[in-house]
Amino acid sequence: MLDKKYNALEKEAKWLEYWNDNKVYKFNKDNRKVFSIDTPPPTVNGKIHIGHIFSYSQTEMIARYKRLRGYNVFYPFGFDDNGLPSERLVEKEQGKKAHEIGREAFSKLCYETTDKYEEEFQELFSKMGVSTDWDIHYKTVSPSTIKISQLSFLDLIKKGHCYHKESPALWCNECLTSIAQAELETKTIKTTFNYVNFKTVEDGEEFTIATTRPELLPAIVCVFVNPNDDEHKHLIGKTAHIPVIDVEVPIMADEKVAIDKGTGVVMCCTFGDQTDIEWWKKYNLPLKYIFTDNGKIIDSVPNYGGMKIKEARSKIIEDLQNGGYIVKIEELEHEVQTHERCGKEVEYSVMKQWFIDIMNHKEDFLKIGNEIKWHPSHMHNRYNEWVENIMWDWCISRQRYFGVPFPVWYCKDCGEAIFAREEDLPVNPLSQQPHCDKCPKCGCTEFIPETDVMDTWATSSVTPLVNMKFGEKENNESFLKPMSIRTNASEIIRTWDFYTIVKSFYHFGIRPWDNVMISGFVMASKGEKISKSKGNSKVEPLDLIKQYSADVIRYWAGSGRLGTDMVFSEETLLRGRKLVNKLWNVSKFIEMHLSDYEDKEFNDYEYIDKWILGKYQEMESGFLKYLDEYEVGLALNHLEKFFWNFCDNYIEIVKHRLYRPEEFGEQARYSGQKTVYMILYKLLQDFSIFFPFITEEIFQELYHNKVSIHLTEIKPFEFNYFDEIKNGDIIIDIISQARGEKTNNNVSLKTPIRNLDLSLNRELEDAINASIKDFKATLFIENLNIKAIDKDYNVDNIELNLEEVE
RNA sequence: GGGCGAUUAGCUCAGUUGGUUAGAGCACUUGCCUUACAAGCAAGGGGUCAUAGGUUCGAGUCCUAUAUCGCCCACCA
Repeated sequence: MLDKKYNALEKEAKWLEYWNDNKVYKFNKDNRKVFSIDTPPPTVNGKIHIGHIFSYSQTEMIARYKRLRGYNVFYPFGFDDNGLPSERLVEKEQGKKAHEIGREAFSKLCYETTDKYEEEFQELFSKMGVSTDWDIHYKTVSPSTIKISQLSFLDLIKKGHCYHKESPALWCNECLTSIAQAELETKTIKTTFNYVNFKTVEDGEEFTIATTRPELLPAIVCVFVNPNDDEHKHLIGKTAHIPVIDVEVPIMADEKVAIDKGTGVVMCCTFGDQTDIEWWKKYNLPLKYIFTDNGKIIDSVPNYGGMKIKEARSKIIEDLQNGGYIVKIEELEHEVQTHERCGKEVEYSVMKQWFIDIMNHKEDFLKIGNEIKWHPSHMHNRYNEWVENIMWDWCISRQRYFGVPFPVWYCKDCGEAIFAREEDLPVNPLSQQPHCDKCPKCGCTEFIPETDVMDTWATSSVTPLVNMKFGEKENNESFLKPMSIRTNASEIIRTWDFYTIVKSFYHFGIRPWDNVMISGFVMASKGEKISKSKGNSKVEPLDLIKQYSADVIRYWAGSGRLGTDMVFSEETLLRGRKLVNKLWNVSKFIEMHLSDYEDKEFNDYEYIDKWILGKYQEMESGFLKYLDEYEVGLALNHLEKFFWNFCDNYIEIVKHRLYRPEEFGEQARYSGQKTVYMILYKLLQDFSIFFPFITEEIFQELYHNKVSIHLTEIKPFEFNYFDEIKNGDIIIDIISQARGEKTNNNVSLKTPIRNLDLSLNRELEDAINASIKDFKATLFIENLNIKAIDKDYNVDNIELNLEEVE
C-alpha cells in the first residue's frame, strides 16, 4: 500500500541506493541502438549554483527519455578539473601564488582540491537523480585523459595542423600565461584619452595623436595615416619624432586607419592591439617589446623601466604635460579586452607557442556546422558568426603548472622538437627523458623539456575521444563516431562546441555529434543573470532539495523552452509540488480500486473510457514529438495538461463505477479498472522522465514488472479511440456547466439535479446515451430530458433539487 | 556598432504551419468537508499580446522601424 503521505526525503534516498545497487543506469554494450550524450564536464571551481542544476537536468531528461524509447543510453559524466580555474581556486584557498608554492607541491594541491569538490559535485548530481553511469565518468587530468590529449596533439602534429612558432599571443600578466581569443571577456573601464603632440623631423610640423595608452610610446615603431586623409596625407614619407622618448620613426600610409577616429593619425606599437600585429607583419616592422611577463616595463627602457604598466602611464602623462606636449585630456569610457578567468586587461607577448591551425580550415568548420542539427536551430547562427569572424589560430600553450603537459622536448643545441612515442604516453617531459639518446638532427644528447601545459579547452575538446577511448585497442569508436548529442549553454558554443568540432574534423574528418542541444540561462530576476561573481543566487541547491525534493526541483528545471532564459521562481516549485502531490493521491486512489484487478484481454470499453484512452493517445503523440525535438519543457507542459484533465474529469466520472459495481455491473467496473491501470502505467513512464523518484515508488508498489520503471519501454496502445474525443469533450463541457450551476447556487457538487434539459444533435445524443449511467451518476441527475436538434448542442435548463438530501 | 534571441494577466510561463471569444499555475474574490487529495474541488474577476507603422478577408503569430533586457562578437589610435 502506498503511504498516506509521500515522504520525499526518505524515498529519494531509498531509490538512489536501489538504483545504485541494481546498476539501473549501467551501460553495457548489447544489440540495442546506442544513444550517446556528450555532456559538459563542469568546471570544478567551488560551488554549483541553481543554473547548473537547470541545464544538466534538461540533458538528463533526454537520457531518461531515450532509455524509455528502447535506446541503450551511453551517458557518462565528466569533471573539468584541468587548468587555470583549478589553479586559481587553489591559489585562493592557499592564499599564495602557484610559483610561491612550487610546481610539484602545487600540482598535488590541485589534485587534492579538485578531488574534494568532485565528491561534492557527484553527490549533488546524484541527489538530483542524474542517471549517469558513474563507472564511466572521467576527469580532464587523469592519466588516461592526459594520454588522449597528448595523443590528439601528436596526431595533429603528424597531420600538419599543429605548429610551434614564435608569434605574438594574448598574454595575461596576472595569470602569467598566454591565452586564447575565446578566453577574452570585454569590460567597460574608465580611462583618459590623451592628445599628444608629435613633430616631423624634416620640417618640425606639429601633429597630434590621441591615445589611451601613452605608456606604449617607447614601443612605437611607426606612425600611420590614411592615404585618403587630405588633412594628413602630406605627412606620409616623413619621419616622426616621439616626444619625451626622443626616438624617430617613419610615417607611413595604410587604408585601415580610420580618418574620423581620434585625430586620424595612429601610432603603431608592438603591441597595443590586433591592428598593430597586422601592420607589424604586413610592413615587416621592427619589434620593440617593452613589457615584462608580469606587467612591468622592461629595465632597458630609460626613465620608465621597472615600473608597473599603470605607473608608467601616469608618469609618462606627467612628463608629457611638463614638456608641453599634451594638447588635451578627455575622460573616456571604453571597452577593453580582459582575461575571463581573472578580469585583468590582456597584453600581447611574443614567445614560442603551440598553435592549432584554424584559419586555413574555416570553410570546413562551417560545413561541419551545417551537418549538425542545432536545437533550437537559431543557435547555429551563433556558431557561424564565431567561425566567420575568428582572426587567430588557436594558441594552446599555457605557461602554467596544472594541466596536460606537451609530450615534447627540445634539443639543447639545435632546438629541434623531439616528440614522445605514442606507446609511451602519457608522458611528463619534466620527469621523463625522450626515447632517443640523441637529437636525430644534430646528435646532441641534451634535451630541454617543454614546461608549458595545454589550454583547458585543448583537453575538454576531446571529450568525445575520451568517451570512445581513442587510441586504445578496446574502444568505443564503432558506436560513438559521431556521438548522438552534445548539450551545453550558449556561452560556450564558441569554445567547447567549436574546438570539439575542430578536433573531430582533424582526427576523423567528420562531425563529432549529430545534434547539439543548447539550454538557456537562469536569471536571478528579470534581466539579471545568475552568476558566481555577482553572488545573486539566493538559493543553495542542497537546501532546495531538502525543502522541495529533487523531483520538484526537476519540475522547475524541466519547464520552459529550450534555449530560452528563465527566471528562478519559487512559484514554479510550488506548482511542481502540487503536481507531484496529485500524482501521489491519484495513484493511491487507483491502487484502492485495483486490489482485485487481473490484467486480461478486454476490448469492450465504456464510452468515457474510450474517450480518455483516445485523449491519452492524442497527448502522447505530441508529447513524444516534443521530446524528439529535445523540448523537454513543452513536453512536460503538454503531459501536465492531460494529467489534470484525467484527474479532475475522468476520475470524477469513473469513480462511481469503481465504487458501485452492483449498480453499474462488473464489466463496466472492469472497463474502468483496466483503463486506469493502463493510463497510470503510461503516466508513470512519462512522468518518470521528470520525476524519477516518486514514479519509481508508485511503479514498484502497483506494477513491479521490471527491476525499475526506468528500464521499461514506452509502447503505443494497439487500439485507437480518436472518434470518441470530440463528443467526449463536449460531455465534459456539459458536466462543467452543470457543476457551475451548483457552485453559483452555493451548494455542494453532490446536490442532485431534478431536471436537466439538453438539446443535442444526433451524434451527441448517441454519445450521451452510450455513457448515460456515468453521466447521470457524475452529476447526480434524477431526470434527463433530451431534445433532438440538427447541429450543435445547448444546455436548456438545470433544475437543482435543493431539498435536504438524507 | 554587428549577430542572435526575448518582451503575452499583478508574478512565473505556454500559445505548433496566420483562423472563432488569447491559455495555465501562483496571487485575488466567492462557494463546496465530494467514500484519492483542503497542499483539495468548483466557479469568477483580471490582458488595447512592449511601441509605431505595414502585408492580409483575417495578425500574439508574417514584414519594417523604435524601445528595453539577455547572450555572443567587434571596437584599446
